[in-house]
Amino acid sequence: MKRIYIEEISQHKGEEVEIRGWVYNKRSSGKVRFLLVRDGTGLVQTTIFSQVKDHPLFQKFDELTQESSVIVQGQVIEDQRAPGGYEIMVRDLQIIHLAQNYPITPKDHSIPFLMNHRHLWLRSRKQQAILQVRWEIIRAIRDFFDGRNFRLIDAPILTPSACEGTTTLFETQYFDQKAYLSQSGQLYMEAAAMAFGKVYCFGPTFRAEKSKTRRHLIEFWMVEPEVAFATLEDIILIAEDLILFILERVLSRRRVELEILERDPSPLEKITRPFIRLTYEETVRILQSKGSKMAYGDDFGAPEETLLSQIYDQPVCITHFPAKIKAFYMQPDEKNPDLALGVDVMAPEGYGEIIGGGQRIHDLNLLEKRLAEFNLPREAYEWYLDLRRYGSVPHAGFGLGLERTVAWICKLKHIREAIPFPRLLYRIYP
RNA sequence: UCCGCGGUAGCUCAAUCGGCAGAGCGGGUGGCUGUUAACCACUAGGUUGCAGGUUCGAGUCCUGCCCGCGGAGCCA
Repeated sequence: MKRIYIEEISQHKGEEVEIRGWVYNKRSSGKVRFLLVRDGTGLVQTTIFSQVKDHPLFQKFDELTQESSVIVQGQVIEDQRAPGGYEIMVRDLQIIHLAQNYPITPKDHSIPFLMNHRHLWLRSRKQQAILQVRWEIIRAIRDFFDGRNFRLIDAPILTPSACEGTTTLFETQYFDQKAYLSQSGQLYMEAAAMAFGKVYCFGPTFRAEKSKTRRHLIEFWMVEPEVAFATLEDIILIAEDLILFILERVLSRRRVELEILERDPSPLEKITRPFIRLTYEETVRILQSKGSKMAYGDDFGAPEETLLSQIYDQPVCITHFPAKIKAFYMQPDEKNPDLALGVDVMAPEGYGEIIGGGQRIHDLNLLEKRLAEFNLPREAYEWYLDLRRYGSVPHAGFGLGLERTVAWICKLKHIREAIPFPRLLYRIYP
């Protein structure tokens, strides 16, 4: 008896096989019983058919409840009436464990209820489809950078100081001193880029912001490439290539999942190079002409991001921000030092910023000046300043938020479904 | 932190002007020879978020608190 996974069933037509999984649903009609079994790779209908009313298999079937674990043996049959086109005629059915009152029934549930049962919600079809797309995106990101000979350099999670000095950090005890959970690996990637030329890190980051919106997580994953001898323009081209690479992968390998999610792939298929390029000033003017009340010098809010994606069906790269609203390490524009050589990439369909990055300051004096202007403790940045003392070069990089990318590609209403166990304001369970 | 909305059976919800707390799903029992979130019949299931107040009478009105959802701000 060969044990198979449901995703391989079409290769075993006519064979006797064994599947191990969980009861998704069951139906009965007199002398026929239908047991729908999922095993994490798919869903299959298994069928018990008998003239004998008290057939032992019927008795076992009748005991079964939703999400009970079972081992089913039987012959694979092609049948148009079965969901998926194949079913298994049950020869033997072994109950491993009877589940009692599984809470997530095949009917409607509220978000709070599902979030409280996230550990079980992961068994649902749509959640599985989302997490399969997430996995595909992660693989695409790794393949993209590995294929271009970027070196993977892991950034630390525990950091000694408030790196960017902007966002609120999670503080923790580090023996007899304070430490903080990383909000970005960037500064460490700059050190790594000076060691290895082109590098990336990919890991979790933490922001203690009291943000309560559909696009914020407290703990989220970010991929952060950093390239030595690179300019803003170089890094924009890499960002473009990366997004197109991810889209191509998901569209070619995860069609089924997008279908389960009822995600129309055509807006993703339309995305081509080059992306829309706008300066911050141009963007503000366009938004104002469309009715936005934002002023020059404001950051883009949620309404602005929505408005932008109503105008363009391509990702939009916004550059040349006022230096005041950007981080201290941003390289100023030669032509206008009040502008920073940063870039935000906005995803279409209202998903907003998925990438933030830019060219970093490589001049020691200028960086020292900026640290002072931003009131940052210089001692904490001595190592960072060292990078400008020993063979400093122009360099650039960006961070791509994984969950925002997943949410966009899956067209999720809320980012919380883009990560297996989301950490949100007011929610850390389960 | 601010604004708005909500909390009633395991789940999703209903309950008219303040007047007997109800339905569907899920559970249980029985029926049905191909079901597709199957269907049909019967059945069990309640501290109406917590505390106080008004009232002959409160799920419903008032006050405070707790929890959550949507959005804003902050942020990426």
